[in-house]
Amino acid sequence: MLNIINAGIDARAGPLEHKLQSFAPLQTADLEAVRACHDDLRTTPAGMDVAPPGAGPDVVRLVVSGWAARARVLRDGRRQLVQIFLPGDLIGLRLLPGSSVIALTPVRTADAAPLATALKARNGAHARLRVAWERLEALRQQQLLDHLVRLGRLSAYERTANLILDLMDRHRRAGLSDGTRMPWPLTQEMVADVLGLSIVHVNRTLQQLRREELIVLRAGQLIVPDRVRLAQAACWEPAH
Amino acid sequence: MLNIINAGIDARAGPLEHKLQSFAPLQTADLEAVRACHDDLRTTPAGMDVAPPGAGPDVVRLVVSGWAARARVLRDGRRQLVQIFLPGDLIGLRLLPGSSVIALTPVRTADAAPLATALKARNGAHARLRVAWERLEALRQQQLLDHLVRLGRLSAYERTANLILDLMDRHRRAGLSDGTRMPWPLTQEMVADVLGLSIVHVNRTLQQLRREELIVLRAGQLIVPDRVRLAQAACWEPAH
DNA sequence: CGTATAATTGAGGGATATCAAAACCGGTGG
DNA sequence: CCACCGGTTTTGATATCCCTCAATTATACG
Repeated sequence: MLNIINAGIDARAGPLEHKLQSFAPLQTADLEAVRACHDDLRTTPAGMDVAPPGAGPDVVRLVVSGWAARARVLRDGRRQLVQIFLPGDLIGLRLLPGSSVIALTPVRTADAAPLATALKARNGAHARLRVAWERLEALRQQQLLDHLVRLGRLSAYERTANLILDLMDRHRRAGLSDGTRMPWPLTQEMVADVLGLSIVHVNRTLQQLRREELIVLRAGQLIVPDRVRLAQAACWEPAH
Repeated sequence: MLNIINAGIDARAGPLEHKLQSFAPLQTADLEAVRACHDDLRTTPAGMDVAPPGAGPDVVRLVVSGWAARARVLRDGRRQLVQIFLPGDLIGLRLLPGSSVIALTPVRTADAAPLATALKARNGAHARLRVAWERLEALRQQQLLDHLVRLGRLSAYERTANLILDLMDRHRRAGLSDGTRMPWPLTQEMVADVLGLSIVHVNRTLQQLRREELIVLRAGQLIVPDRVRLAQAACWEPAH
């Protein structure tokens, strides 16, 4: 409530705002609804669970900064990260059973309720917002299917390159990258758990990508010097 | 329009109806909306694309009988079936780019528009229907994540057993099985494309499951003699 | 400086893919 | 009834990818 004004403090557009705008131009009322999502701001330290202590089933949280992931852990300890959340992504905490959302880095999240209520508005308000939202949801579904193909049909080498391009594109759409560089806070263990590989093999695969200069990894930043070549290695399908 | 009455001809409850009822008891108005989905009934022969010729982006079709799957095909011919549709499932044909929905067997589908409009009703009508629908959607999401874990972290043996249990449970929830037997129309090539394995390896894995009498495969029917043992082999997490 | 975490390297084995051929099976036509 | 046919299943042999185990080095952090 208090911070429609405060929200303006941040010079650059928020990543969620940027993503939505890339699908459909928003109106001022829409923008206000998005920017109002700064309530109940909380920081989750790396490795911890993002769900608030007494989280209801229908909570939706907006990632303001940092990375998180939805994790499924098997009884014998095997772990699969099924989805990565970047700044500007929304985390629906409803479908809990069996999976949890953990912070990969320190993560700041906010209550996304204002956005949710705007989307549920009965009157015709927020039409543009709703369109952009729909497209964004469709894209999210696509990304899940992309991940399925990655795990099912790509080699370790292709998988790794593919994931990098995926994350890069998402950063760009959120206005957080120009498409050639982005932050890279993931340990090789995290990458392994995303890609369904062993740590050791991830290490060797990343080395190969660096040796071939498809990626440069330095100081927590990842650089893609030649997107075309990386896309080839990644078995990347442009389209969506 | 014409067939609220005709719908009653079918003695048993439709599979979609059965699934919804398993989540929340429906009211007569809800049931009518579900049963009204018998318009534009069309049959797709095995191997063909399920999307109607000039399909708009927002078409939703209900599977009345037969199996279908959403497929992604890479340029080099590798194929991944990312989602299997059984009778009672709804196929959203909107997020087309890159993926198509193909019939694994001859498939009869109907236009699900009546259901869609009922769910969009402004007034308070169809409250129960909406609840059941939400739960069903949550389950569908879960199944996608299950599939991700299957591909990412399970061995070929576990994957296969796991898929069988998944399909069995879905049949049961749709009122199409008692949980011990179900139709099995899949060729080993299809199984391979679902599980991200080679045909040859699927063959050997199925042989092993049969040798150990975890499954019996005969005359297009699959029987699970001992669910508990199969669940163990499948690394199955009960919960959801 | 010392400790913990992460990255790297090497050796060896197991799981799964690939290639090629043979057996099986339901349908079709002579 | 038989021969044939395409598609499916099965089998064997071999190659490769990726995993596991174990140890070493680098990096971050107090």
